[in-house]
Amino acid sequence: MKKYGETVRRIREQKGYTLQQLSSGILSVSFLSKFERGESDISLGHITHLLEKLSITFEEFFYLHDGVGLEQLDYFFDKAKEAYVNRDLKQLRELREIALDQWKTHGLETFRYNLFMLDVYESIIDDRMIQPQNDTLDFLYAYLFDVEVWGYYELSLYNSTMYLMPHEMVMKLSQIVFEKRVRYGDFKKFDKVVISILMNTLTYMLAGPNLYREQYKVFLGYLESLRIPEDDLYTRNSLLQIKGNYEIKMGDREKGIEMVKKAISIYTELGSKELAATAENYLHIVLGEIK
Amino acid sequence: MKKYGETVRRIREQKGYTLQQLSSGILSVSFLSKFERGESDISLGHITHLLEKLSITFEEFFYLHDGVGLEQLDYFFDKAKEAYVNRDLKQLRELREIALDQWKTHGLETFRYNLFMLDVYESIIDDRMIQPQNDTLDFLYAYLFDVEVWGYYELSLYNSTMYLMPHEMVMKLSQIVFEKRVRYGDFKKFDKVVISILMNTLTYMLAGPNLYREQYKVFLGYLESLRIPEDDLYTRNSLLQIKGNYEIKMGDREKGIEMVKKAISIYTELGSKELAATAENYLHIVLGEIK
DNA sequence: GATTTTTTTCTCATATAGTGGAATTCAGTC
DNA sequence: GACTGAATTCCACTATATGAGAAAAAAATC
Repeated sequence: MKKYGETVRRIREQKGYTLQQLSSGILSVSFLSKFERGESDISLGHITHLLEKLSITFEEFFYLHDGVGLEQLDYFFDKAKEAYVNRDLKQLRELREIALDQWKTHGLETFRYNLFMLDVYESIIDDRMIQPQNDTLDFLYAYLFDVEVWGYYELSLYNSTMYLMPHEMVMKLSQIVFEKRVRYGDFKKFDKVVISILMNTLTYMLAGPNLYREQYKVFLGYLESLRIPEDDLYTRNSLLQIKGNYEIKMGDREKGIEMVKKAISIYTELGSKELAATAENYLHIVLGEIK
Repeated sequence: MKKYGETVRRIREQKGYTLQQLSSGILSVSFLSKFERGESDISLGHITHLLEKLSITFEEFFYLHDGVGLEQLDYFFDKAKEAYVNRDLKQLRELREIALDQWKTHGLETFRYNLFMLDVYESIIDDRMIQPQNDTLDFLYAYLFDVEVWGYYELSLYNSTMYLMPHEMVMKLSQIVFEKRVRYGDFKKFDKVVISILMNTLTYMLAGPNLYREQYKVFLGYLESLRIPEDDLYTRNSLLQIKGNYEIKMGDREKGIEMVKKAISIYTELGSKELAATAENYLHIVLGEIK
């Protein structure tokens, strides 16, 4: 593995700074030189100050270091989702290998959940509707119910496994997510996942029996209380679509169809063909079901 | 300033790990304890492994640490833009104090550019169309032309100062940005800024004399070659708007108006009133100019 | 191309990051 | 409230991160 110091050197040289300039006020020239040559590690406090001075974020730093653009976590979830969307069993199994390996070496439950998520995807693709070992699911429930603070990991994990859980469980957990959401004030990434979870919850509930009507309204209220940014047109349009489908289910067929068609037409007009097709497809399912 | 170790402890406890579990395979229990109590700093290599094991990104870690959601850099640019949009001179000057301070203590050009950006904003708000000290602008040009690798900082800096530069300069620099863009393969944040820069370039060129017609087509081509994601409806709609305004300028009035109106109606239908109003407003300007 | 000046590396000293194991505290059990 | 086992902290020790200044290398000046 390449040393972090070498990356710092590259950046420093690109910015045209001398060792003296960069180190001043933070640490000694001699040590910075040593670190850059890969002959020493560096303390967290010091590297923080260096990057600050270089006007570079940690995220960018790691990217420049090893070319992995997304941070480890996003990377894992994105890869998994990508493999799932592409029905790429081979890649899924590769990821599974990695996760299994991590679980074995570290022995922490976290990695077990990753494993579980991959199993879920795999079983869906394979169309053998195996509820993968039920005890794993139970572990997952236990974990999510116990978690005091829903970090980005837990949110992502839940977001990608909720489709495997029964309705009541999803409603309870989504409820918890919404309530604990407050803590992540101005961290946009968090808001995005939370919104995504609520949207998925609504979609999921649409697919279920009608008795969730009340719950549906509650979650819709939650979502609208979150004030979706003006420029997040995608979420706004998805919401329009969901609301339309809901109206259809509730009996107001014409109004619902109109709303969904409107959402589809927006996708079409902006050239997002895939999304338009998916929405169209879903509309047919809903219409077929209700007939 | 609170110590990083304390934050690690919080996270570890929330996840229900013992010192033994977390430290195993990375470092000794006793040292982890010492670090968590704030009695020692930790090396970059070790904290990286710890966070990995905790399934937490650096970004999230710093957020949990000091509650600043965005990384330092985004935070600065966001705050500045926010102050600018809100015409908040007071906040701008506070930021200016900070930037000035950083410049004085570190003496690096970087901070001078931050300062410059704030000056630009301030002068626009004040409506005294002072080109703030011309030599600063020259410094900025020199810097941007020399930069070998356009990092996130340079991209953001350029994106927020280009409106103060003459047309030819903007075209040259945007050209450079596009050409050097390749290096940031799968780093979404980068793609976003690059797209934003190209969009702003187009908008800027619209406002200029007609002789940039050829250049306009070139940049439009660039933008379309970037394959804007299907779900980035906002960019797609903005592009529709720009294209419409371009048609108007080029003489095809009806077609242009239709396109812009379409874009506006999408904003309206999705409840993005502010954006609709801005687009409407801009349309009037373009129509007024051409008459 | 010799001299001066700036920048980087090297050597060695010191502070502090990090270890192993004993001592202590903590949580549960009787 | 003593006993047991696990989790954490303390303490003596080692390894390594970091500093001061000299030496070497590179760049700039004449």
